[in-house]
Amino acid sequence: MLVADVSATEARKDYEYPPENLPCLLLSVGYHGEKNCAYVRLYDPESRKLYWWYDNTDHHPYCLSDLSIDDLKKNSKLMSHSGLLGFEEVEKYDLLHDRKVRMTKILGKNPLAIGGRSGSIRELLPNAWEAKIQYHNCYIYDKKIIPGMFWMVKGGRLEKAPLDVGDIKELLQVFKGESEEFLEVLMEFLPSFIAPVPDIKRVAIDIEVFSELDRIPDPESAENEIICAAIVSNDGESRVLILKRPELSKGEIPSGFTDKFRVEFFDKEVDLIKTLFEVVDCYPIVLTFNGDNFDLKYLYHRALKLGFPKDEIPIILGKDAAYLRYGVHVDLYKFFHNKSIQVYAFSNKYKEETLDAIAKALIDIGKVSLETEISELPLLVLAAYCWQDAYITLELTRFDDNLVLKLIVLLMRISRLSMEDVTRQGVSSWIKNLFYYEHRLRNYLIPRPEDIASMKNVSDTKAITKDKKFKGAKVVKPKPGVHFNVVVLDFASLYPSIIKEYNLSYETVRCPHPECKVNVVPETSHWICTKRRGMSSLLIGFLRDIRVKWFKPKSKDKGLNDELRRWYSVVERALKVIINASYGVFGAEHFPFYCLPVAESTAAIGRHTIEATIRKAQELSMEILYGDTDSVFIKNPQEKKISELIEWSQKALNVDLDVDKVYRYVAFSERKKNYLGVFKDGSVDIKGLTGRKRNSPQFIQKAFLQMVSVLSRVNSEQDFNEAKEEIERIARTCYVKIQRREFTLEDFAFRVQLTKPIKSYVKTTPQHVKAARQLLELGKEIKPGDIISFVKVKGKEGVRPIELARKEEIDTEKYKEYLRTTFEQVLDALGLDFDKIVGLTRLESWI
DNA sequence: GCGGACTGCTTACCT
DNA sequence: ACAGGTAAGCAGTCCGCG
Repeated sequence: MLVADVSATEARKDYEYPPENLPCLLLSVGYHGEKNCAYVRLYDPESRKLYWWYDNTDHHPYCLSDLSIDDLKKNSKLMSHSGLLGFEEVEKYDLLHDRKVRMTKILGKNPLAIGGRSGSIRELLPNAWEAKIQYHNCYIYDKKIIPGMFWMVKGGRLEKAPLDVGDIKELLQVFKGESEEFLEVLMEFLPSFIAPVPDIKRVAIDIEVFSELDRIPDPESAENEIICAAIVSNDGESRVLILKRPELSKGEIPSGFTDKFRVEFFDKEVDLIKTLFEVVDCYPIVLTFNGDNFDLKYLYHRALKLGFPKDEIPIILGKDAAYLRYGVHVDLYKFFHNKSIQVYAFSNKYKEETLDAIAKALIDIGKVSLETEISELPLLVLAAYCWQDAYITLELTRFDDNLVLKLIVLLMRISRLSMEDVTRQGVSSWIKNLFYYEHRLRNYLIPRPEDIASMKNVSDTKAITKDKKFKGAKVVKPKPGVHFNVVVLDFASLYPSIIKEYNLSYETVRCPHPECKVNVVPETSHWICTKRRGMSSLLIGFLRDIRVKWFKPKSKDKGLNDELRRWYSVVERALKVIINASYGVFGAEHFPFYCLPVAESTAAIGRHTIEATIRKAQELSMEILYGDTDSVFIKNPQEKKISELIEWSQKALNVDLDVDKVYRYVAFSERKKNYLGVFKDGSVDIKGLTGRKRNSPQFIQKAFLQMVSVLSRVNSEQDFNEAKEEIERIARTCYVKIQRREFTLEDFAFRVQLTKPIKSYVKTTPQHVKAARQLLELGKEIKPGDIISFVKVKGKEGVRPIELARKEEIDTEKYKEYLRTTFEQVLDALGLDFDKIVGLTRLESWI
């Protein structure tokens, strides 16, 4: 095992040892450098205290070799390695070759002896397996620890706390046809989905640093004073620490903030920091927003600079993260930045990963808006600003009955990762860790990526898009026009169910058995094993089934009480996050189980499934309007035929087809992934339309929404005539207002994200980069992730950041064109012509 | 030397 | 550090044009 981040998890202090037989939530596992052993952080929900337990089972870091002990003893470099502890012969099962293997476990005196520095043991071996696993994770696997679950110390040893899973007759009934293996996995996971998540004691902190010229202070050099710090906890603390700066007025606490927090003034920055450290050093969880890269990093370096001895700084800096010596630091920026969380857990509700945008979208509270520089604010105004940030940060974990906290803990249980890791790593790491754990549990050898590659680095299909590795999903051309009464059917978790039903896994696709070669995936040369159940087929299949067949229906079951339903829905969402990524990871090179044939086969079977379903629907004389990957849109179908199709797909294709939604009507242009649907209740579904893209100018979005609101009131074909006139009016008005420049500069702004450092745009210079370069010249800092607001102007450069723009230079023609494309996406469907609409205007305006 | 046709780059979206 | 498919706008290049 490698412990690249050894310093990160190294603890310097002894903390209280847990009492015997006290069930505690296991928050994290780490490696203690001084004691040279694994440790565990345990949280007791009753006393709200954190305990530390240190490994006393004589567990050591190791890696595996395919050489015998005798052969290894001939390796003089290895034998003279000062970190070598010893050898142990073990038997493992090699799934790739479907056979037992004898291997030697090489034990090291500490994690770094195995790997992580030059000359480590793993580098002295011709071949090493399981040598790149971080030690604290290795410990989790070997001790069968499930982080986020209840554990206790019994007779000095760490043990699973007993948990009553209750009556599971109904559950077992649902899964009665499943294999023995499946049921074993079910019983292994079930406690994770049942054990409650306590309201863990936690504190959110935020600091403000003096800065000139709206520059973000550099946390490495930490040159400026920390002028304010806020502390907001879920156990009653609400404080703001303020550095006295006589040159500034105190001001007054802004209305709305009185009594929200206690103010403490400090003469010296050192004392302010000390006070903050005392708080940080006694909470089981400390929350920040961007604390890894700013707050905690700044605090650490600033404290050093001010002469704090290292052991009085409760922060431990890792490569890309800041850890705490006592509790767990959760950086919510990292968590919400995670694409899977954003898309699947929060259905894209927030589109920018700033504290302000996330909080506004999820809890309808924003940051305090400022007109002055932070450093010039009256002290009590600064206090309110700072407090609000900490308050929002805490609230982000509290809203909806601790939804985010519960999600985090459930994801810990599923991925078997510590809280620090699960909140910082992406979904591929979660799946990787789960797979490693499950391999170890079954004594399977964890394959090296090159072992998989050497056997399965083939692909048979050609992607439609350049630079893609294989062919993906099928998208059916839409039938343009307005269609009433449209039923959308979709396959429930199509790819995961394919992975399950077709036994797809890295070891089962192109397996070593000659007799399986007849079991071929359509459109490919890949065959699938008929002798063994694949690991990913089993695990992903289980997670998919338990979500679709149990937690999803339960989360909607009106017979259950609110609290229980809410719990089922959190579990369902946590599962969704993992399941939705489960196919993609096999096509991602950096995933350690990367296996193109798995991803390619999944997509191929997916195409086969939707194509067969469409053919069948047409046989049943149903009219297919559109389809994308796993969905089919059917025009005005007979109910009977719908059920017939659903039954057929179950029987013939082994997939669950369900009615997903029913539209009063849908408007399609000729564009794929681009439509507007109105539900029976008048709510609207907008997919892919420019008017809804976050980079479109505000005034375009507003005009577009006006049009949508008109369309949402259309009930029948007759209503359209009236609606069309209203829409024409909206388009025309907007067109004229562009011409007359009757919008604000902000309204005219395109807001485009810079996805990489500005220097890396070498092939072309897109408009937002041009605008960003103009800002750069002004001395503004620009970094990846920033959203650049610019307007299109007449002249050579064509763009101007709004900070520099004047309304007169706006290129109205460009905006008219943009308005046209935005409206055309819908007008096309309605049979209207944009030019005619605005052309009329010109005539009229001349008359 | 200019403009239209084309390709490629980039972003934002859908499933 | 999950995948591929699609739309759109613009940057840059090629080619023809007496």
